[in-house]
Amino acid sequence: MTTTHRSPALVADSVEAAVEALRERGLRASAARRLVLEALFGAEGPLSAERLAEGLEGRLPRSDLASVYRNLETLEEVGLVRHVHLGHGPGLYALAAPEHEYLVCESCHAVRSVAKEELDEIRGQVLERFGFEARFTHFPLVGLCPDCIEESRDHEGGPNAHP
Amino acid sequence: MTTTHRSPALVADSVEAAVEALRERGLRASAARRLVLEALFGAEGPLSAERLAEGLEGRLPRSDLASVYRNLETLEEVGLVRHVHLGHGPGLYALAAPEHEYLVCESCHAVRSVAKEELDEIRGQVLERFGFEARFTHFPLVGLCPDCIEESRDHEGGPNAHP
DNA sequence: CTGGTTGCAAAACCTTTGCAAAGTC
DNA sequence: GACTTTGCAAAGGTTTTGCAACCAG
Repeated sequence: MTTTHRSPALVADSVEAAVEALRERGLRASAARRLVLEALFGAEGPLSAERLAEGLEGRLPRSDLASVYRNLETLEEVGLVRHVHLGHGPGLYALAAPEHEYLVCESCHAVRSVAKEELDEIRGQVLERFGFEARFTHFPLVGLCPDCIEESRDHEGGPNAHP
Repeated sequence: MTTTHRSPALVADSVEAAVEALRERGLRASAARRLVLEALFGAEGPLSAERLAEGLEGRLPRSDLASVYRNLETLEEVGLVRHVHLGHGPGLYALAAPEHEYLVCESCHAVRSVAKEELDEIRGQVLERFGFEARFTHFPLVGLCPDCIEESRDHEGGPNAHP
């Protein structure tokens, strides 16, 4: 698949609600699928397929990696799940709602997750200037975080900076 | 490699100037290396390692893919080359100077390349609000392009939109 | 029972690495 | 001649696919 079908984020506030959404589309609630949903509902941040397959280090039963990928794909088509690329590593998956957007530091790889609204003002600027509606859900906004900006400022000045 | 060394963009206005920069660092100007540089100097947009290895569909002699990757890495360390990830495909490589930043449409995958300065105002907003110094050189600004915004507007309204 | 789903194996895709042979300075 | 770089082969990490067995509705 080149582009996963873009479905509007589907709000489900529990595994059972999500399962219901699946059933409405003729999809089934297998054990493996429930496990993925349970993990995502309990997660703090986005998770890799591998961690999901390993049952979050044993806290949940493990399942087959290929099935996890297939389930994530299905859940994404339905609109329950999103994946994000926070760098060069594997893609990371999370519930589609609530919608998070991400800022990632190119230098130290710190990830800051923010609510969609926090970026609305910037989205407005981008729309005005380029006609583009920016989304930082699938690919994050990448740059230098405050700490790394400071660090690079210190280095570039050399030992005699701030005279 | 997790992170390629961040070197300041090195300005070279010709293959020979680039070769000179290489020699200054004790690096050699092999045929394969020159080919990569020639291709990049002649290119309109960023190119994949694979296209480079194939000599741009035969317009240049072809070389080994592994060597192309090694050369791109070297050139990137020196600061002559940058790579950008414009989606799910392979990374794409271009000369580091002039500095381009990219806007990519998540829906139709259209790529708009803009000069760094065009994004300075937005960079300023992001810095003010989040303390982040945004860079759209390595990962682009992703969103919906004007055409796709319009298209999604048409669809969401249904057949009786615009009454 | 019917068709969606799983598990396993294998492949695909992009990128990196080991190593002897070849090339550059 | 010393040291870098190449070409080939093989492996590594992530994701996809084929297919028979399995399970949910």
